Amino acid sequence: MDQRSISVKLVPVTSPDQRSPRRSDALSRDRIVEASIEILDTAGESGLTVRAVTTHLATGRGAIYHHVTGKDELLAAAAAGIIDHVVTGTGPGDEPRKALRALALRIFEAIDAHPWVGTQLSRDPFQPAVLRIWSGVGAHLQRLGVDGPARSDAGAALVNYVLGAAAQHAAGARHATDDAARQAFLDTLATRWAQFDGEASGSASHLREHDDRQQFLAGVDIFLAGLSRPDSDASGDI
Amino acid sequence: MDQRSISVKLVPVTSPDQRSPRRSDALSRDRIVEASIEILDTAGESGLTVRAVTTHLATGRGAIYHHVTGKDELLAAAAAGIIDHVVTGTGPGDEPRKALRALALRIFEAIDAHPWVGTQLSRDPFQPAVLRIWSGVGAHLQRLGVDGPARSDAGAALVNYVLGAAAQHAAGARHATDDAARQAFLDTLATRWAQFDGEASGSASHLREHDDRQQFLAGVDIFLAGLSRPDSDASGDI
DNA sequence: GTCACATTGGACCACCGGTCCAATGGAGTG
DNA sequence: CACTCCATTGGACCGGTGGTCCAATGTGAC
Repeated sequence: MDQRSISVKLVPVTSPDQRSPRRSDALSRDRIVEASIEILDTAGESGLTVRAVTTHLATGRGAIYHHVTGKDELLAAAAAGIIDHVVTGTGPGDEPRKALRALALRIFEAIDAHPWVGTQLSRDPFQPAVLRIWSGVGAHLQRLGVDGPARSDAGAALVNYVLGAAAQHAAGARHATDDAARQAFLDTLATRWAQFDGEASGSASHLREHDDRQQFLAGVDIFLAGLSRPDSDASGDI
Repeated sequence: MDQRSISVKLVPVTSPDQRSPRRSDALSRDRIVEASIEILDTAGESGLTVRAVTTHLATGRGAIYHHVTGKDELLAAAAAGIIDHVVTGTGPGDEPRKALRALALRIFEAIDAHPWVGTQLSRDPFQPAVLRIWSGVGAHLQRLGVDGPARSDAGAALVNYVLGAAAQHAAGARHATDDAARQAFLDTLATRWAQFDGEASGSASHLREHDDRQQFLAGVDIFLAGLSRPDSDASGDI
């Protein structure tokens, strides 16, 4: 509890002369977000620090906080930029189911290319990027003839599946360094699954040699199939 | 680049006498994880710091790191503890679809009670807690007669949906403080959805007054329905 | 020409996770 | 029973983080 060490500043805090010159090209929120995306794509999620942005733009930290409220806004804006680009790409031209499939796939591939987006989308459900996704899904569902509360439920199911799968995939790609853990995981899972049915464990090899992208699409198809079959045998109490 | 300020320590670093006594009750990994769960439940995800654990257990930081590799392990172990308790609760007694529904619901409710679990499960797909979920889902799917690659696909779809929905719900609950943003989100979404169909915007009121738990179950039902309808109209190229 | 004010740079603060090491005291040995 | 040894512990220390604050600045409006 007692004070054991004392630190002392010897030299006065600031020497007013010799200040670096003011920048000529103006700073703007867009430029800052753009720089953040570059940092995220090259250095990953943990690489995005306000200091890194500062360095990347050759400026000081006060300048950043003047244009942006904080790191959270940077992440949200960066994700919104990417998702925006993705969602606006799919017009309402195709058959609704195909359009939904295509939209889901584009989101998956965007997150595959920018894993940090997956993490960010899971962080806050009420951010612009997620709103864009909901809008897109809703539009296609409406063209599919799903209405009323059913549309809310179906939209929630699809959005949650897409975000969940993408987040898992992104996190998996991020941790890909230690595929010892990955192998151990898949092995024990294969063993347990095989132990349920009497077969030899070879039958669970699908677990080891699967393509995330294809498996993702298979999941979308399951949901689409479920949409056309409103009454499940299982619904009821509980 | 020039050195402007110099800090100096005045008092020698350690004064060897007067050390607090050694603790009598032994520290253990389990006790540390237990304390972490308590902190997470009371102070939230951001409240879990190694220093907080240190204070909570009235010890020093070296003692913690002697039993545990770091903060990541604390989070993973804490989540594993909770999920473990949840998954083992559902025995293979019931009809498979009901069992899957019940398992999903128990996971959802656990994450609802401990939002930090939702975030943690999305952080790393190859952690013990997630493995438990995969095992449980796989067992019920097998009893449902889903086999081979179809089981992998179905399992992945369900696990990803459950984790995605739970993570979104947990994040939403965490950000519940500023329901201004929440309201804005739901309002714009309702407007956009209503603008697709020509109706007045009142029809999208389901968005505003929905029950997350019920909507989650509706999603599970859509998935279960999709399982019994293997061939979707949409599958194919793309 | 001058001057107010939006913009900028960076020092500062409180805090974090992780490493390191000396002190400690109970378990094992003689 | 004395003694040693080492697993366990406490906390100082380090490099780094996000956010606040304010003096300096130069540019556009008058």
